[in-house]
Amino acid sequence: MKQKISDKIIGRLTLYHSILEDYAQKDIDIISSPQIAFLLNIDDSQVRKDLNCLKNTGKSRVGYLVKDLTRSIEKTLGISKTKNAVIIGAGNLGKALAKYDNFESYGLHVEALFDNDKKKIGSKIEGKNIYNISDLKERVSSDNIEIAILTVPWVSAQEVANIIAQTDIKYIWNFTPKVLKPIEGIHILNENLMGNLLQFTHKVMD
Amino acid sequence: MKQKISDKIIGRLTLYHSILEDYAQKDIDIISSPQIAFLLNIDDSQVRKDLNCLKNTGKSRVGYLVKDLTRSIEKTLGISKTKNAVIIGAGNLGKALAKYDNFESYGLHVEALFDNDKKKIGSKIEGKNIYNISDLKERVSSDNIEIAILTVPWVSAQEVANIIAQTDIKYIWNFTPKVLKPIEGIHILNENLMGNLLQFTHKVMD
DNA sequence: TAGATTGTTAATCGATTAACAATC
DNA sequence: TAGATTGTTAATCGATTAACAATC
Repeated sequence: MKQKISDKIIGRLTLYHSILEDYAQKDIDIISSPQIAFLLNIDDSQVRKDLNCLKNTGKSRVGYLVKDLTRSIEKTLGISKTKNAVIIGAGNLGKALAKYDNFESYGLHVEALFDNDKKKIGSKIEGKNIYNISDLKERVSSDNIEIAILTVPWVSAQEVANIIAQTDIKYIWNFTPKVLKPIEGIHILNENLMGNLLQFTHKVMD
Repeated sequence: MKQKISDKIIGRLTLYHSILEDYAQKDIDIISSPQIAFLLNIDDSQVRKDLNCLKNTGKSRVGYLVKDLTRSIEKTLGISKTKNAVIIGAGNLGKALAKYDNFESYGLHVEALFDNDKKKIGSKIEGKNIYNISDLKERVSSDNIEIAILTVPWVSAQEVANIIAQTDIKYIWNFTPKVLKPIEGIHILNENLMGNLLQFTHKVMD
C-alpha cells in the first residue's frame, strides 16, 4: 500500500489478470512467468519483477497459483473499492462503454448516462438512465460520483468539460480527440486512440 | 525517415497535432513549446526535443508556425499514405469507431464492417456496408486491407482472431479485454482500456 | 538427481528533466 | 536593449533486460 507501483506495472497487471481469468476458466491451477511473458511478448524476468510488487509469492520449479495470484492482483489494483462514474454523451461510444461489463469487474460502476438529445433523455441503456446534461450538477452531488467518462462529439468536448468542472466530479476520462484545457482541481486522462494506433503502425510498418 | 522515432514521441506528436488544429481554428499562427507543455502538463524541453525529430524548425524568441508544424507532424506520422481497415463486430463500439471521423484525418480508412448477426448484415453504417463475417476472407483479399479492428464480445475474440489469421490482414487492433494468443505473422495491439483507467486512478487517488 | 522456475542483483538501455548559450 | 524562446548538451531518473544462485 505504501510502496509506489508505476503506471507501466499497473497496466501490465491488468493484462496478467485477464490472462489469469482465462487460465481459471480452463481449470488450470498453475501459471509460470515464461508463459505469461510469451502471451504478452515481454521478458519473463519483468513478469517476475512485477509480481514481486504484490506480496504474493510463487514456487520455484512450479510457478504461481492462478487463484492466489488473481486475488493478489485484484487487491493491489484496488478493485475492491468501487468507484462511481457517469458517461456523458449517449452516442454509440457512450452506449458501448455503458455495456462494457469489464468495468464492473474492475471496480468501476457506471451509475447513469447524460445527453442533450431530447429523444434519448428518459430512455435506458443496460438498465442505466439517460438524463439531461443540464441536470448533471444536482444528480452528481447526491450520488458519490468521482469520474466522468466523456464521449460527446469533439466539438462539444471543452464546453461539456467546463460543465463537469462545476460539479463534484474530480476525474475526466476523455475519449474525444480534443485536448482539454487544464482545469483547476480536475484530473484529465486523454484516451489517445489515434496515438495508440500510430505508435503501433509506426513501429511495425515500414 | 531513417531515424527511429519512439512510441512515446509518436503518441505525443498526435496530441501536439490536436492542439495545433485548435490553434489553427482560432486563427492563431504561432505556438511556443511552453504553451504546448502547459496544455499537456509535461516539460517544455521535452516538447522542443520531440519537435526536433521533425526537420521543422522554430524561431527563437517567437515559437513555431502553426501551419508549418502541423504539416511536419503529419508528414512524420505517415498520415499521407492511407491504411485500409475493417471493423469486425458491428455492435455499439464498432459503430462508434465507424463514425469516428478522426480516423480518416489520420490516414486510417475504414472500408467496411463485419458481423455474424443476420439482422445487421446487409445494412449500412456511415455509408459503410456490414458484411457477413464468413465472407471476410474473400472480401479482404480483393481490397488492400491491412488492419482488423476487433470489437466483438470478448468471448468470441480468440475465435474471430483465428478467422482473421486466415486472411491477408496483418494487424489486429484489439478492443476486447481478452488477451489474444500470439499468431504467426500477425501483429496485435491490445487497447487496454481498464489498464489505462487504473493507471490513472491509481496514480491520482490515494 | 536433473531440470525448470523463482527471486533478486547488476548491467543496460532509454526517456525525462535541468541547464544554458545562442538567437532575434 | 531586455527578455522570451529555441536548440542542444549534460545530468538524472526509471524501466527493461541479463544473469544466476537458490529452490524444490
